[in-house]
Amino acid sequence: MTLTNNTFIGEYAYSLDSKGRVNVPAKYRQSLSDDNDSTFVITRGMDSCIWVYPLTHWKEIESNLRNLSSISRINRTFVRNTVRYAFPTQYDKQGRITLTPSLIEYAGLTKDALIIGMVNKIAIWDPATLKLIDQQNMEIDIEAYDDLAEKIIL
Amino acid sequence: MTLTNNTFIGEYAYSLDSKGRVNVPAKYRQSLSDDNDSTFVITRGMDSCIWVYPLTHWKEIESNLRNLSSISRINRTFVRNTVRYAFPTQYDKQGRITLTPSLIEYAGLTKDALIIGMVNKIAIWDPATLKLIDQQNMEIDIEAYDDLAEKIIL
DNA sequence: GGAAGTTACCCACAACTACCCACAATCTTA
DNA sequence: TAAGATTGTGGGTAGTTGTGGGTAACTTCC
Repeated sequence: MTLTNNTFIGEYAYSLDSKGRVNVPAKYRQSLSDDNDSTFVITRGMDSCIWVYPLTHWKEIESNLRNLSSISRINRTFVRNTVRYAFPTQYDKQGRITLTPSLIEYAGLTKDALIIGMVNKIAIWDPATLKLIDQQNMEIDIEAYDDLAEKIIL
Repeated sequence: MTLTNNTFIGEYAYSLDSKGRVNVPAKYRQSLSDDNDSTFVITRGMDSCIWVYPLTHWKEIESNLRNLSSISRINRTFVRNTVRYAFPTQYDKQGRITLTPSLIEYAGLTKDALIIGMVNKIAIWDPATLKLIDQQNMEIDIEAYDDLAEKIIL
């Protein structure tokens, strides 16, 4: 029994195998609701990581995209960029998903893959890349950060 | 069993053969619902690409066109331009569709063809042309783009 | 009507992918 | 603590996918 459907938290360190497969944390598999049919949609995320959506969440995005007319240039561009690198995968009997060479290169993955729950989606990072991004984020707007914290953490 | 009917996402790099045929990604063939009868309607798209509609989607466009009175000059012109370059094709046993010389020229295709899912239709690009368009789009209205992103991606 | 060109259908094959089984390490439970 | 179940990782194999080209039917033009 799962408490929260389609909710992903926590960090997991796995390895990328020679076939480009990464494990999906068992906890995530359990919290994935049945109407996802063991399927995730994988795509490029921001800051060179990979985003992994549960199918139901992706479908919401998709239905929003469906309503954008292709006559507007900005819409066309947005749809194309959003969808371009995305594709659905079912995890195999061992609970792994296969990444494409293109995504592996984008995220700079080599041997290790860090999987981080982002509540409604999952992020896959190369550990070194994430470290770098975190260092850059030291220069982030501290006040804005604290404002957020006060609102949300209580 | 298909998860998502008539939904096309992802990017695929194929080659145009000497007979003007391009492969339709296997994933797209699977997600094409049966009432399309393996048929796509191919036509000119915006920005020198080729648009490929599943038959059912094209029929919606057609029925909208049907309701436009030919008395208005603007309607006549619009109908003509929309329908002019469109024609239906079934994909062959190997899953390929044949493009006309006219469309190949319009899209500037030579050897490589980039196929990009646009959710409710498919676009075929010459890789170099798309690169150029993408560069031009760097000058797009960033704020409007980000607004879209915040609304849709979450 | 017949030649030349075009199109539709078929077969072939290399590369790749999805599916399966195996096993060691870890966690659970009695 | 011991037995059993679960989890993470590796690799083999059969089926699928992408690509090329051959042949017969059909169209077009003289």
